[in-house]
Order: sequence, then C-alpha cells, then structure tokens
Amino acid sequence: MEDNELLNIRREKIADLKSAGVDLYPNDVKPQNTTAEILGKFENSDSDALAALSETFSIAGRLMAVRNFGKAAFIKIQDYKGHIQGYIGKNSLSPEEYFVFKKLDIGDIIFISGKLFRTKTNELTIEAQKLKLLSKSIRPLPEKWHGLTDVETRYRQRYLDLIANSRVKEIFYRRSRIIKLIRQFMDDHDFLEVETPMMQPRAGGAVARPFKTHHNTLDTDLYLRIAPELYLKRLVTGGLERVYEINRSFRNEGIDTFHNPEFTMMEFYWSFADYRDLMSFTEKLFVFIAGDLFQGLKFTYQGTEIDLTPPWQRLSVKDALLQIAGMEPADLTDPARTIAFARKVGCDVKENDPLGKIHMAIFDEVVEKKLIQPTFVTDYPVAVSPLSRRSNTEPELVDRFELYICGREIANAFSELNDPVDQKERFLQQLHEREAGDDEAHEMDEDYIRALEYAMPPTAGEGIGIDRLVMLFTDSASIRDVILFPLLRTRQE
RNA sequence: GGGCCCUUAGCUCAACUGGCAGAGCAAAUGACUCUUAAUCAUUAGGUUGUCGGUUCGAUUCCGACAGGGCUCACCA
Repeated sequence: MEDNELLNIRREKIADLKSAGVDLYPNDVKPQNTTAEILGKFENSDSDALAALSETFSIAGRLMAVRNFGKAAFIKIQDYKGHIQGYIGKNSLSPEEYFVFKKLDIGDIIFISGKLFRTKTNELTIEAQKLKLLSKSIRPLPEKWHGLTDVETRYRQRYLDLIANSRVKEIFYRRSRIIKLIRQFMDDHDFLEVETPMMQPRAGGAVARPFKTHHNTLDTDLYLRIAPELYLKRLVTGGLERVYEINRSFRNEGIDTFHNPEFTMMEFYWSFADYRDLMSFTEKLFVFIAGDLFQGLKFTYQGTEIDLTPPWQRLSVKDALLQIAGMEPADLTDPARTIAFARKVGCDVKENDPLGKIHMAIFDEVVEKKLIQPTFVTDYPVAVSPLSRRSNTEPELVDRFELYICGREIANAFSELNDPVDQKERFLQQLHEREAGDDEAHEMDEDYIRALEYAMPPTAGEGIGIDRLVMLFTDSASIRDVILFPLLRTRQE
C-alpha cells in the first residue's frame, strides 16, 4: 500500500481502536430503518409529535460529515436512498462508544440508534443513544462540496462517483425503473421474456464488426453477439409467437458519447403483426414509460423540449431526402446525380454502391441530425435491410422504420422477411458485398434459412437501444453516464 | 485512426512573459452542547502524469510516451 500521510494517520487510529478491543468490521448489527423511510414518515411531524414517540430508530450508512462542538456533534449519515442528520451528545453515549466516535473518519460505515427530534433549525435528527462502527474507511473521500468531477476517476472508480454525487445514483435508479417498466409493458402484452446465446458461431442479425473469442474444449472460434435477432426468430418459428429479450450486445466499433462496445438492447418479435403495428406499439410503450417518469409526455433533453404526444411524424426516406436534404426527384433516381449529390454533402461513396445505400449515406449525413421530435422514418431500401420484408407495392423498398429522437436512432423495426428463398438471395447478395470489401456485410446463416423453410409466421420485430433510451429520459449527454462501468483503456498500475 | 484540448496536495482549483509551487475543502492539534459548505487558531501535506531536450534556472518552452475529454471518420 502506498505511503501517504493521510493513510498513515488512519492506520494509527485503527491501531488505537484495535487496542481498545473494537472490532473494525463486525457484521452482527442490523439497522431497523432507512433514512428514506424515516424522512418520509416524519417529515411533517413537529417537535411535540416526535417527543411523544416511544420508538427508537436505527440506521446504518456512510458517515459523510461531522460538525463538532466539543461535547456534542452533528453528523450526516448517508444510506441507500438518502441521508439524515444524527446528533452525538457526549452524555448520551457510553464512554466506550464516545471513544469510538472520536476515532471515526468521514467515509466510515456506522450504525446509530436513538430517538427522533427536531433541532433549533427544525431539522429532523436522530439523537444517538447507541453508536457502532461497522466498517472502517482507510482512504479519504472526495471533497464534500465540489464532489468528484474528474470524469476518468468517476468512471474507473464508479463507487466513489456513487458516494459523492447523488445525481449518479438517481440516474441508475431511473435506468432500473425504465427497464422494469418495459418488462411490465411487454409482459402485459403477453410477450415471453427469453435469453438467447451471447456467444455465437456466426455473428448475425445486424451489420457490424464482432468481437472474436475461442472455446478451448470445442476448439471453435466464437463471436460475441452483435444482435439476438436470428435466434429470437428461430423461437418465433418454434411457436413462441411473442418473445422479447433485454440484454447485452457487443460491437467492435468506435467508442464515443453514443457508443459503448457493449450495450443493452431490447429486441422483440410479434407474430401476425406488421411494422405499422409496431409504430403505434412503440408510441404506447414510450407514453407508458414517460407517464410513469414525468407524469406527462413532455420532457427536456439537453435543453430541447421533446414532446412524445402521439401520433409521431411518419416520414419516408425518400420524402426526408426531398424535404429535408433538399434533393430533386431526379437526384434520387439518376445514379450519376445521386453520387454527385452524395459527394457534394461529404459522403464517401463508391461508383458501384447500390443506389439505396447511397440514399442512406446522404440520409445519415444530412437528415438524421435534424430529426429532433420523435419521427418514424420508413420505406428503407432493400439494399441496406437484408432481413426485412419487401414492400408489396415497391419491391426495392422494405417494410421498415427507424425511430429518431433528438437526431439519434433509438429504435429499428421491420416486418420480418419470412420467405426462405428471398432470404437466401439476400444473404448471397451480402456475401458479394463482403467479397467486395465490406467486412460488415451480413454473413450467410444456413441454419436460419432452414428454420424459415419450416415456415415462420408473418412477424414484425423491433430493437430498442436501452442505453440511448435511458440517456434521453435522464437528460444524459454521454452513454458513459448511463452505463455503470463503461469500457476504458486498461491502465497500468 | 486523424484533429484540438486536458493531467499541479486525498478532492476542487490557482500560479502573469521561464525566476523560492499556493488556496479552499479533507486531515492533525487546541477551543466550542443546535450545526448543516459550522466557526476560530495552529500544524502538516508536492518526484507539478512519465521519460528526454533547450536553459544559469522549466509547472511554464520543445519532443516522445501514457491516460482522459471533445470532435471527425466508422457504427447503434
């Protein structure tokens, strides 16, 4: 352990406590109350009402502040859901307990029990009649007023962030709440929650580079999944007509404020529904979540007011390119003009790229960031949608939408392609692109084709990025603020 | 991967044009029985991220490296 004056002083205190026979890490004390429970119950009780209570209350938590007055002191104890003030009077504690109190440091985990009262400044306070050290802290905490702001320390030592910054705890309570609400909503609509492989012999279901690993006994290369999609649809084929999974996927791509290599997605599949059904279903889901979190449909993200009131705007890719990107109709259909337009707005496109792919490049470059209020973008080109069902009226388009809020893709959904012949052709087309140098093109999955050959019911499926949803609903600027341990470069100690 | 920026005490931050590295909080000691960023006095706390260079002299200028942030590219 490092040689540091502050640590040495604490070690001396520990020696003093030990020689007085104090157990530094006992585990035989159980608090009967929490700070939140006490504050909730008695926030409106006046001094007389508190004095009339015969009960004693006990709490345990981290000592966050000590304000000493010679023979008395006020302390702040923080637990799971909040904090409360304690009052230490020299005459209320046994000499042994008072000795322990004098050796305490900010950061120690302690237990106190006693009666409730209100101070002269009317703060609800526990007067300690018993005090016990539950776990000794050796290292000093970050400063009480400014807290911990160094982002690197916040992510690497998230426990310090959680101790010092109460807002961080609130974000992760809310993340949990959002996921709980999603489960409730899906369960209420008769969806079955399932778990499918994270380690896959082939990484399919999305267009992305995977992480590779190896199983020793089987001597087989495996990939961390980039999406659960193909497995979930195998389950639909098996008769699980409504399934969902909320779990991690892994993509070996860049890291920035909207991308973490591992991220949480919900995917769900709904037989005998189509992508239009998914639009209204998605609206209902978001309304359900927002109604619980905000008691309303409006909230602010990074200074912009977002209104979730349905119905949300529906906009085809083509209309988006005409109306928002400012393309002429001929720019969409004449390949030379399309490429010229793409290059003009700064897209890196190849001469032989499919037209649909170039359209999407322009869309991503120009349109995406302008879709602030919730918008369903529909009618994607088949070239960028190898797993989606073709439109009945326009076979070069697919029955698909992506949901954009605040210029970011939040969800991706489509009517599923369940024609095994067409699916095989799409995979072959992707193989061509892979051979042409696109190492993110989708791989062939023969077993998935075989499953479709047994007939999969007409189905619609959707994936929702949970981290991005949580960012939105917690007004967080970075995905790292909604993931407890975001991936950072490992540091040599 | 490219560009720009950041790294000084446990934490939050100063230090002019290169001239003895400072404050607040936290800590120690003392005073104080109603404070809540308690107050007052005293004290201690540093290889200025690492390595190298320029210089009489480097926290400061230059180079390399490490880590981080923003951004562009790729992606969700």
